[in-house]
Amino acid sequence: MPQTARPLSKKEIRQENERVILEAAEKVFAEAGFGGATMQLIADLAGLPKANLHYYFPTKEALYREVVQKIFQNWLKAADAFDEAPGPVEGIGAYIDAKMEISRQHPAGSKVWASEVMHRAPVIQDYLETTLVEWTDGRMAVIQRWIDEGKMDPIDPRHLLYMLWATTQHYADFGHQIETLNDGAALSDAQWEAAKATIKSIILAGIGATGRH
Amino acid sequence: MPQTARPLSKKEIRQENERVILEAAEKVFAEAGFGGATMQLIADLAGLPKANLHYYFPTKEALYREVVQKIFQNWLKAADAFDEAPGPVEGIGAYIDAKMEISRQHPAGSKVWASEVMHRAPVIQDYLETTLVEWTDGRMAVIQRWIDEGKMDPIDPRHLLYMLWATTQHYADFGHQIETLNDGAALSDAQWEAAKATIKSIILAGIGATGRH
DNA sequence: TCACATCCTGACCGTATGGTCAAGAAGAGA
DNA sequence: TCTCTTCTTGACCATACGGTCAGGATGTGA
Repeated sequence: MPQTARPLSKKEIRQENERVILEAAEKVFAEAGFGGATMQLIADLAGLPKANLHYYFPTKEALYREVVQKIFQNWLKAADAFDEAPGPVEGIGAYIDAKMEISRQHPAGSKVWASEVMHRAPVIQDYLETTLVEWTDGRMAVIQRWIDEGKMDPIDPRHLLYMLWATTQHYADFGHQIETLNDGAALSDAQWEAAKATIKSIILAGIGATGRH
Repeated sequence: MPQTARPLSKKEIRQENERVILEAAEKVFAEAGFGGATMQLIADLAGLPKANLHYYFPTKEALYREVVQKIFQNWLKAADAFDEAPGPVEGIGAYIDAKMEISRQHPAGSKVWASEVMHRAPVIQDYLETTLVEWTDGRMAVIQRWIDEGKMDPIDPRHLLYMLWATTQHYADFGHQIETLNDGAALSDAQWEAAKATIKSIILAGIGATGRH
């Protein structure tokens, strides 16, 4: 048997435990909601005694806050796709791909985010009012530029963005419903590709940004 | 002062109280989630003592179940729009209007539904597997017929439906985010109209069902 | 009017939960 | 080796929650 593991340094222990706890917490918060989640459940999933959780995160709220903030960072990162794109076909296409990939690989995070917003964002309202507003204004300006340059139809950029968010996140947040309608099975690689392709096709054609017709 | 209220009959009392409780419960479940909602909160909002709630609904689960089932009925009803429509412009257009109207007037219901599905539908899984599957198959057939008749492009009907659900329900479920991005104000009549118009415009053009270009 | 069924509700109970603590184990640094 | 800091954890506590119940109030039907 290997047993090659040298004893972890204090710093490593802290890093590793915080990582494990945050990972477990994200799952439990996603599955049970903030109110339904219990520290005991998170502790069990993380493989640590409950008291140890309170050593690293003083309260349930503090742990939750940490989880939500991390998800928000991730959410914003998907926007890089938008920025250096020459036009909507590349920019919006890449954005859809990126957000669908997040929905597929981090559905728990998406659910926690959705839950937080649905409950009037008690924890990250300040982020919404600052970072998210700036981010949104920036992307709306990009879309408006594309419109002015004649690269797409004059669509209200705000509602276009909402549509992109809604559609892509739906595959994570309502993943259970989608699986049920797929005979109880998770979407296959091909089905994910079909979803991405259909979404891109409808939206890009819908804003007059491609020569599909 | 009026004081015209004759004493309510037993039957009326029951009807009225059940209505008031269900209404309060929907709000509280939407705002706090199942786990975060308390019978005391619901009782306070309904203006009744907590013990009275347990007289009409034996357990918290039973009350929640009732709330969710009612919402599901409402959700399905919006589909009438689809059925007698001659083509996608009328059918999908009317469906978008109907679902946006629900999002505007019953956002709490939409949130409860979203929450239920996000948590793997512990209460209405059987409905998903029967009624929802049938409903979805039926609408997919309608869309396929429109495609076969050349009234729209050959789009995967399944993902088109998901897109419709996602986009319209987003305005309820993420209403708080949308308000925050609207300087903290609820959408005006004009803004709701703009939202509906933009969504219909993108989707109908996106499936090749209108001569907008 | 009277007997009955339904409705109402304050007080109460068992449990589960978030959080605390004290005492010990274990790495760090000299 | 010795001391200090960090980490670990079983036992414990106060509170809040879902749910119960007994006894009274109120409409109902004969």
